[in-house]
Amino acid sequence: MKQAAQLFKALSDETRLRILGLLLQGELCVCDLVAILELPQSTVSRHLAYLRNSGLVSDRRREVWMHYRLSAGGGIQQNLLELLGRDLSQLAQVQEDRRRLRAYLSKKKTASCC
Amino acid sequence: MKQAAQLFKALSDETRLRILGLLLQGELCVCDLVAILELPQSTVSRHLAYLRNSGLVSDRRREVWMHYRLSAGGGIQQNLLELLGRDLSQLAQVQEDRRRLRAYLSKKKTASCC
DNA sequence: TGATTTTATCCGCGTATGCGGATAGATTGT
DNA sequence: ACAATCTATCCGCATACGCGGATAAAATCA
Repeated sequence: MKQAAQLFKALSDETRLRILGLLLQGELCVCDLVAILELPQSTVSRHLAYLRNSGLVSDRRREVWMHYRLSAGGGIQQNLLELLGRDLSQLAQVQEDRRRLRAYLSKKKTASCC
Repeated sequence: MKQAAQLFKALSDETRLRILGLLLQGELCVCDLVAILELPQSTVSRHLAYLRNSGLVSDRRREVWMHYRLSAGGGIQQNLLELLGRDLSQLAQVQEDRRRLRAYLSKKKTASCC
């Protein structure tokens, strides 16, 4: 019960929904997210920690870079992620973020980042 | 976007999830919920106001009693209610609340309440 | 009108959360 | 060891909520 409420709370912030909208497209590292969202690094990192603590995402280190991805769960969590996959795409902000993601990824071939 | 985040925030509280778990069984009035949840009337009323403002429930007056029910919406909201209908039933607290609801309704034939 | 019942709002208090600059921690390369 | 880079955490401040008793508002009935 408390678990379910906590999951919803993790989804109750616009920045975290934007992050999930991007992670639904695939794994990303913190510096990717900072570049695409154009938010301070401390803000992005804090929200990622919140999502990690709620169990929605997991991280793994590749050298200096921390990569975050959606973590498969069971029950409500899985159903919520499927719901987000269906409904988030229709939000203007998510569409814009994903445009920026594509532009960022195509430039990244020559970048120094992860 | 802000709308979606607000919807999730409305679902991020245990008491509100319990209320929705009961309203999924059908319309109820405030005094019903107070009796079943065994919470102070001000607490129940406040959470109902929160759910009403978020658009998840609607109310109608029948004489002195305010009756609350789930309000059909579109898009994310509808999908969320369907998700709750599927997943909430498995939570122990919701099962317990519904037992109390059934017991309460059978006694209510002789009650003075709505 | 006055009393009763039901519901909504007000109140002060405590906790949780968000923000973003500053700082600390971790890792890699020289 | 030192410097550079990436990330996490700390900090003070502001806002949003939750709580539940007390009080106000709305409706009904005598």
